[in-house]
Amino acid sequence: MELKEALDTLKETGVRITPQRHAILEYLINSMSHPTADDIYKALEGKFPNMSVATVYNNLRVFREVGLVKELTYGDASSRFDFVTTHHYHVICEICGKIVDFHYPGLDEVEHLALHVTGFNISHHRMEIYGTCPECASKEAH
Amino acid sequence: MELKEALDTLKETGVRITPQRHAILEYLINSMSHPTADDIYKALEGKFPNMSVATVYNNLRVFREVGLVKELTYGDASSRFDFVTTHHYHVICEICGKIVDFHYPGLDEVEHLALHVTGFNISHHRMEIYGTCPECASKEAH
DNA sequence: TTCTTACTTTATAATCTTTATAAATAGTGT
DNA sequence: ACACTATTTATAAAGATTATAAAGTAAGAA
Repeated sequence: MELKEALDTLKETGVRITPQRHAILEYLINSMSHPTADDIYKALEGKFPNMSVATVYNNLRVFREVGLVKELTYGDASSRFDFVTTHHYHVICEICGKIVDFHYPGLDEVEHLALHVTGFNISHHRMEIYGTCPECASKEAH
Repeated sequence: MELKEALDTLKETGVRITPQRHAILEYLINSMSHPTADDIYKALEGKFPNMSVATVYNNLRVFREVGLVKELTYGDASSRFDFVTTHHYHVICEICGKIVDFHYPGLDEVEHLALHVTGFNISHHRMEIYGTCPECASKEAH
């Protein structure tokens, strides 16, 4: 279960597990949308009538620093937050061909815009990032 | 010259050309950075001592609506604005193979993060978006 | 050129998101 | 259960963007 793993990650990193953190994580994991800080705040109002907005922001920052959560900035006013799952891209070395996994969230926006602009029924996208890996870069430095 | 074309675009769209708009466009075209609204405001302070910040925001919105300018939202507080040039991606129909140009700005962030995470010296990236074009979609609907 | 009208600018205030602060509270290891 | 320290809360502050209304001005018509 994702929540348990997330809590383990917190424990390993020495981050205290408070009821608020538990609830925010749980909400993020179960929510298929990409909630804003305020969405989360409102959603947990019932369970935590006294919780401060600052708590939501603070903890989202903590989760982001630990790598559990991604912050997405679309064009609109407020950031959206996403529990990190396993979707990833590839970074490819142009010299030796090494491929490194690259986790990155939410190019959903690209697909949405593509639909909007082209009228295509978008099914997916692919992206590769090209460059030189550290090893090849240091060899080339000679 | 890009500025002249941009002004033509404004004229065609029925947007009045004011000295402020002229200056903001000129600044955006010449600036290789991705300035914030405040950057622009400060940069034009000398020429327009009485210009309001609202004017900058208003006109950036106008330019965006007309398609001359892209608004980029990185993680930080304020949006950055970019004069639209010709870089673009492709949207590909999986049935008939049609390729449609798809203009989209600033996946610079992806490259920055890839550098940060993998240590690769990033040179570029490619992205394609796949789906069904409207024509093929309507044929399939039978 | 001058006039006219509607769009723009300006100045200001308001709104909204996010962060900072300090006192009260509560996890966690001992 | 205790003590130490991180966390929460409440509040204020900061910063970006938008709304408003009055004054000004671009652009076409006369």
